Amino acid sequence: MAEMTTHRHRRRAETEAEIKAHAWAAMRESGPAVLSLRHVAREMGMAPSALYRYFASRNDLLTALIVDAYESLGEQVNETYVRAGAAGQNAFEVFMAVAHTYRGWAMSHRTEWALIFSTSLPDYNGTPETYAAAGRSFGILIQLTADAVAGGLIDVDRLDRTLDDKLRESMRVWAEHTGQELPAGALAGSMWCYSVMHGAISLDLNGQFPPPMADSPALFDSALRAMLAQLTPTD
Amino acid sequence: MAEMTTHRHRRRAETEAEIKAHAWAAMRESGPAVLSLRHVAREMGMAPSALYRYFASRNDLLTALIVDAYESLGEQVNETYVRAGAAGQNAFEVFMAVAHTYRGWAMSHRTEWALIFSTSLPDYNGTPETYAAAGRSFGILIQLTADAVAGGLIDVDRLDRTLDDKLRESMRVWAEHTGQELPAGALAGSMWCYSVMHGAISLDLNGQFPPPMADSPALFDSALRAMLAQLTPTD
DNA sequence: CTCACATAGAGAACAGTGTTCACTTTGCGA
DNA sequence: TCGCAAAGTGAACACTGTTCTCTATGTGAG
Repeated sequence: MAEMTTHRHRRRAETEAEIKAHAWAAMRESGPAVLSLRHVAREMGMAPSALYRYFASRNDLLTALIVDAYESLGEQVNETYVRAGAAGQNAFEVFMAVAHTYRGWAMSHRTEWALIFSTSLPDYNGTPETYAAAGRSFGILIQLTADAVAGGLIDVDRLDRTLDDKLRESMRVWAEHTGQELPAGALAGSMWCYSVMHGAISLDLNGQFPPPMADSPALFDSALRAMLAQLTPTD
Repeated sequence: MAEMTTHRHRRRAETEAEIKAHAWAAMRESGPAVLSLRHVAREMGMAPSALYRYFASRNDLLTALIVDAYESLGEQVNETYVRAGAAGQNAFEVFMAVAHTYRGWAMSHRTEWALIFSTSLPDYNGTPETYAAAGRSFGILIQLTADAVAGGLIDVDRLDRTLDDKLRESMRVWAEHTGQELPAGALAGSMWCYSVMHGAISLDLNGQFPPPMADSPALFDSALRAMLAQLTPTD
């Protein structure tokens, strides 16, 4: 009974989608954070108050947009994960493919990226929905780490020895929580890679790389490979 | 004649500082991006329009705040650079000290960090002043790279060979621009480290590390050391 | 087929915002 | 001491998100 698709229900879903589409369009040309309900309403030829039949507040609309963005990102990333895995590549190569997809998405969806990662939108607070969406995207990283461990690509013992006791303990706590076979050293390594990936993209998007290296997938690639090399056994 | 410090001039500087102080206070408790001129004015017991004698617009006030934030960051970072250098540590250890200062500043100045790095504040566009301020902070990284090269800490040739031709060329272009002795490989390595540093801080601040590893200087430290290890000659 | 009712929408209103403009007060320099 | 620029005021304008009352209208039950 959740999917009683009467005419009205379909119409409602359509308008909802149309609102979000107009919201994205507005943000794309004026930057996120200046999303104006009245503007969207004007654009759609309806009264501002009518929007409140679809989203309880501006924050709720933003939340829906953020969740959609996460979903779009997660979908693309997951797709490459599956495809690269099916092609029989090892976990590190799959990770590189996923990372490049991640970066490509960020570059071609700057508004979405900003909406997801720019701390502190005006007056906006994260909600459980967005946290859940974020977690799903994080899950792939965990999965990749487990794959790499299973494939013997990570020198687990050596990495483990580089951690100090308190850090190793934090890792162990989280590893239990994932339910995967994740030694502390491997988990730390995956965090290192995550940091490189996110940092390189973030700096690039914010224009904080010197001009000649801006928008350079090669720099991104080299940074990630450098970090991966640090995880391999045959040092 | 620029520093004719008449009574009026001093008063003016004071009010200007007071405005900024109130602005910071407001942002600290309501998040950045919701900075309201009227609120600041109310807090100071003056008419909203009076603020316009000090800052031509909300954007101008934001710019001043950002520049101040950069200056605060740059000052702290530079201080550790000087102190650690004077203590006779090698370039890598100095870098680690600088990185920890950087991270510490970010943690204790979340509002400032958000103001500097969160892309797309509502309606705010970067200005030459902020770019100049950013460049000054970037300069230390370049200096550290040069120090490391001079100290023979970086396996310049090996790193150089890992770069593909186009990337090496971009690096060379920028290296010339710095006026320092910076081989392409070393410059790439410094970008890798910059990415790790920024990424780890950014993820941590945005709460995108799993809870047990949140706010962990040790994880930050291990990630950076892993990347540094990738630069050393005695592989 | 009709009738009741939830749904979709309109439009006015409220409190808040950044910004401008004409006006007054006030302090400094000649 | 006088004149003028700087500092501050208060009203106004065009916005914003949100709420409220009100009116159509499509839908499901009898």
